[in-house]
Amino acid sequence: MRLPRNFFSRDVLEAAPDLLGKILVRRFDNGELLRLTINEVEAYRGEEDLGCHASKGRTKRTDAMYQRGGLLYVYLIYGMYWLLNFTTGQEGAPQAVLIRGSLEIKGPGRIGRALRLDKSFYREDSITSERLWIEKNENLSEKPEIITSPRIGIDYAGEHWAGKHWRFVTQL
DNA sequence: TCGACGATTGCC
DNA sequence: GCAATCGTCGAG
Repeated sequence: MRLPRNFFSRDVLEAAPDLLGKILVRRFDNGELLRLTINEVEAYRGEEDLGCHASKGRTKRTDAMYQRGGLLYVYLIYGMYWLLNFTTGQEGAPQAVLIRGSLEIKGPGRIGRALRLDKSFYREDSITSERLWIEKNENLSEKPEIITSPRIGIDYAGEHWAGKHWRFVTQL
Protein backbone atom coordinates (compact mmCIF):
# COMPACT_ATOMS: atom_id res chain seq x y z
CA MET A 1 0.00 0.00 0.00
CA ARG A 2 1.38 3.35 -1.03
CA LEU A 3 1.96 5.84 1.78
CA PRO A 4 -0.81 8.48 1.70
CA ARG A 5 -0.52 12.25 1.85
CA ASN A 6 -1.15 12.44 5.58
CA PHE A 7 1.93 10.32 6.27
CA PHE A 8 4.01 13.18 4.90
CA SER A 9 1.87 16.01 6.27
CA ARG A 10 3.40 15.58 9.72
CA ASP A 11 6.44 17.38 11.08
CA VAL A 12 9.65 16.03 9.56
CA LEU A 13 10.92 14.89 12.96
CA GLU A 14 7.94 12.53 13.16
CA ALA A 15 7.84 11.43 9.53
CA ALA A 16 11.60 10.88 9.02
CA PRO A 17 12.13 8.06 11.57
CA ASP A 18 8.78 6.56 10.50
CA LEU A 19 10.18 6.06 6.98
CA LEU A 20 12.70 3.50 8.26
CA GLY A 21 11.70 0.04 7.06
CA LYS A 22 9.36 1.41 4.38
CA ILE A 23 9.76 0.36 0.74
CA LEU A 24 11.01 2.84 -1.85
CA VAL A 25 9.59 1.80 -5.22
CA ARG A 26 10.87 2.89 -8.64
CA ARG A 27 9.17 1.91 -11.88
CA PHE A 28 11.37 2.35 -14.93
CA ASP A 29 10.19 3.11 -18.45
CA ASN A 30 10.35 -0.57 -19.39
CA GLY A 31 8.01 -1.42 -16.54
CA GLU A 32 10.72 -2.97 -14.40
CA LEU A 33 10.33 -2.41 -10.66
CA LEU A 34 13.13 -1.69 -8.19
CA ARG A 35 12.22 -1.98 -4.51
CA LEU A 36 14.56 -0.71 -1.80
CA THR A 37 14.07 -1.01 1.96
CA ILE A 38 14.90 2.33 3.55
CA ASN A 39 17.22 2.07 6.55
CA GLU A 40 18.88 5.48 6.80
CA VAL A 41 17.35 8.98 6.59
CA GLU A 42 18.00 12.53 7.74
CA ALA A 43 15.62 15.36 8.63
CA TYR A 44 16.01 18.93 7.36
CA ARG A 45 13.72 21.38 9.07
CA GLY A 46 12.97 25.03 8.35
CA GLU A 47 14.87 28.16 7.34
CA GLU A 48 16.39 28.42 10.81
CA ASP A 49 18.10 25.04 10.34
CA LEU A 50 21.51 26.09 9.00
CA GLY A 51 22.08 22.58 7.66
CA CYS A 52 18.95 22.84 5.52
CA HIS A 53 19.13 24.24 1.99
CA ALA A 54 16.11 26.38 2.86
CA SER A 55 18.30 28.36 5.27
CA LYS A 56 19.28 30.28 2.11
CA GLY A 57 15.64 31.19 1.62
CA ARG A 58 13.13 30.27 -1.05
CA THR A 59 14.92 29.97 -4.40
CA LYS A 60 14.47 28.08 -7.65
CA ARG A 61 16.37 25.22 -6.06
CA THR A 62 14.66 25.13 -2.66
CA ASP A 63 11.11 25.84 -3.79
CA ALA A 64 10.11 22.18 -3.67
CA MET A 65 10.81 22.03 0.05
CA TYR A 66 8.21 24.74 0.65
CA GLN A 67 5.48 22.61 -0.90
CA ARG A 68 3.10 20.33 0.98
CA GLY A 69 4.31 16.91 2.10
CA GLY A 70 4.81 13.97 -0.23
CA LEU A 71 6.61 15.70 -3.10
CA LEU A 72 10.11 14.89 -4.33
CA TYR A 73 12.96 17.29 -3.73
CA VAL A 74 15.92 16.15 -5.83
CA TYR A 75 19.11 18.08 -6.42
CA LEU A 76 22.51 17.57 -8.00
CA ILE A 77 25.44 17.47 -5.59
CA TYR A 78 29.13 17.75 -6.53
CA GLY A 79 28.09 17.86 -10.16
CA MET A 80 27.41 14.13 -10.32
CA TYR A 81 24.97 12.69 -7.81
CA TRP A 82 21.23 13.25 -7.57
CA LEU A 83 20.09 13.08 -3.95
CA LEU A 84 16.52 12.10 -3.12
CA ASN A 85 14.32 13.82 -0.54
CA PHE A 86 10.61 13.67 0.28
CA THR A 87 8.93 16.85 1.47
CA THR A 88 7.02 16.82 4.75
CA GLY A 89 4.78 19.14 6.73
CA GLN A 90 2.55 21.90 5.43
CA GLU A 91 2.89 24.22 2.44
CA GLY A 92 5.04 27.23 3.28
CA ALA A 93 7.11 25.39 5.89
CA PRO A 94 10.29 24.06 4.23
CA GLN A 95 11.05 20.52 5.38
CA ALA A 96 12.38 17.36 3.76
CA VAL A 97 13.67 13.88 4.52
CA LEU A 98 16.87 12.85 2.78
CA ILE A 99 16.98 9.17 1.83
CA ARG A 100 20.56 8.25 2.75
CA GLY A 101 20.52 4.49 2.39
CA SER A 102 18.68 1.21 2.02
CA LEU A 103 19.42 -2.39 2.92
CA GLU A 104 20.39 -3.05 -0.70
CA ILE A 105 22.26 0.16 -1.52
CA LYS A 106 24.32 2.28 0.89
CA GLY A 107 24.86 5.99 0.36
CA PRO A 108 22.60 8.79 -0.93
CA GLY A 109 24.55 9.24 -4.17
CA ARG A 110 24.34 5.56 -4.98
CA ILE A 111 20.62 5.51 -4.21
CA GLY A 112 20.06 8.28 -6.75
CA ARG A 113 22.17 6.48 -9.33
CA ALA A 114 20.32 3.19 -8.81
CA LEU A 115 16.98 4.98 -9.20
CA ARG A 116 18.30 6.85 -12.28
CA LEU A 117 17.15 10.18 -10.93
CA ASP A 118 17.47 13.45 -12.82
CA LYS A 119 15.99 16.93 -12.66
CA SER A 120 12.73 15.77 -14.24
CA PHE A 121 11.84 14.30 -10.83
CA TYR A 122 12.00 17.70 -9.18
CA ARG A 123 8.71 18.52 -7.43
CA GLU A 124 7.08 15.24 -8.60
CA ASP A 125 4.20 14.12 -6.36
CA SER A 126 4.98 10.69 -4.88
CA ILE A 127 1.32 10.21 -3.95
CA THR A 128 0.31 10.01 -7.62
CA SER A 129 3.61 9.31 -9.43
CA GLU A 130 3.81 6.38 -11.83
CA ARG A 131 7.57 6.05 -11.39
CA LEU A 132 8.60 6.76 -7.80
CA TRP A 133 6.79 6.36 -4.50
CA ILE A 134 7.01 4.75 -1.04
CA GLU A 135 4.99 1.79 0.22
CA LYS A 136 4.26 0.35 3.62
CA ASN A 137 6.33 -2.75 4.45
CA GLU A 138 3.80 -5.55 4.94
CA ASN A 139 6.51 -7.87 6.28
CA LEU A 140 7.29 -5.53 9.13
CA SER A 141 4.97 -6.00 12.10
CA GLU A 142 6.79 -4.04 14.79
CA LYS A 143 8.46 -0.67 14.70
CA PRO A 144 12.16 -1.17 14.02
CA GLU A 145 14.76 -0.15 16.60
CA ILE A 146 16.17 3.23 15.70
CA ILE A 147 19.63 4.69 16.27
CA THR A 148 20.17 8.45 15.98
CA SER A 149 23.26 10.50 15.26
CA PRO A 150 24.28 13.93 13.96
CA ARG A 151 23.62 14.51 10.26
CA ILE A 152 26.46 13.79 7.83
CA GLY A 153 28.44 16.40 5.96
CA ILE A 154 27.03 19.62 7.37
CA ASP A 155 29.79 20.79 9.69
CA TYR A 156 29.51 24.20 8.04
CA ALA A 157 26.11 24.58 9.75
CA GLY A 158 27.79 25.14 13.10
CA GLU A 159 27.76 23.21 16.35
CA HIS A 160 24.14 23.98 17.22
CA TRP A 161 22.64 22.56 14.01
CA ALA A 162 25.29 20.03 13.02
CA GLY A 163 25.04 18.57 16.52
CA LYS A 164 21.35 17.74 16.39
CA HIS A 165 20.62 14.02 16.19
CA TRP A 166 18.46 14.24 13.09
CA ARG A 167 19.96 11.23 11.33
CA PHE A 168 17.96 8.05 11.86
CA VAL A 169 19.29 4.56 11.13
CA THR A 170 17.97 1.07 11.71
CA GLN A 171 19.51 -2.37 11.23
CA LEU A 172 16.28 -4.26 10.44
C1' DT B 1 29.04 37.04 -16.66
C1' DC B 2 32.40 34.82 -13.20
C1' DG B 3 33.86 32.01 -9.55
C1' DA B 4 33.13 29.35 -5.40
C1' DC B 5 31.04 25.53 -3.50
C1' DG B 6 28.41 21.41 -2.16
C1' DA B 7 23.26 16.75 2.46
C1' DT B 8 29.32 12.25 -2.26
C1' DT B 9 31.95 8.69 -4.07
C1' DG B 10 35.84 6.09 -5.49
C1' DC B 11 40.48 5.81 -6.62
C1' DC B 12 45.53 7.10 -5.57
C1' DG C 1 44.35 12.54 0.55
C1' DC C 2 41.94 14.31 -3.29
C1' DA C 3 39.85 14.68 -8.06
C1' DA C 4 35.55 14.36 -10.69
C1' DT C 5 31.88 17.52 -12.46
C1' DC C 6 27.98 21.08 -12.87
C1' DG C 7 23.72 23.76 -11.32
C1' DT C 8 22.90 27.42 -8.28
C1' DC C 9 23.72 31.69 -6.17
C1' DG C 10 25.92 35.85 -4.78
C1' DA C 11 29.24 39.18 -6.13
C1' DG C 12 30.95 42.35 -9.64
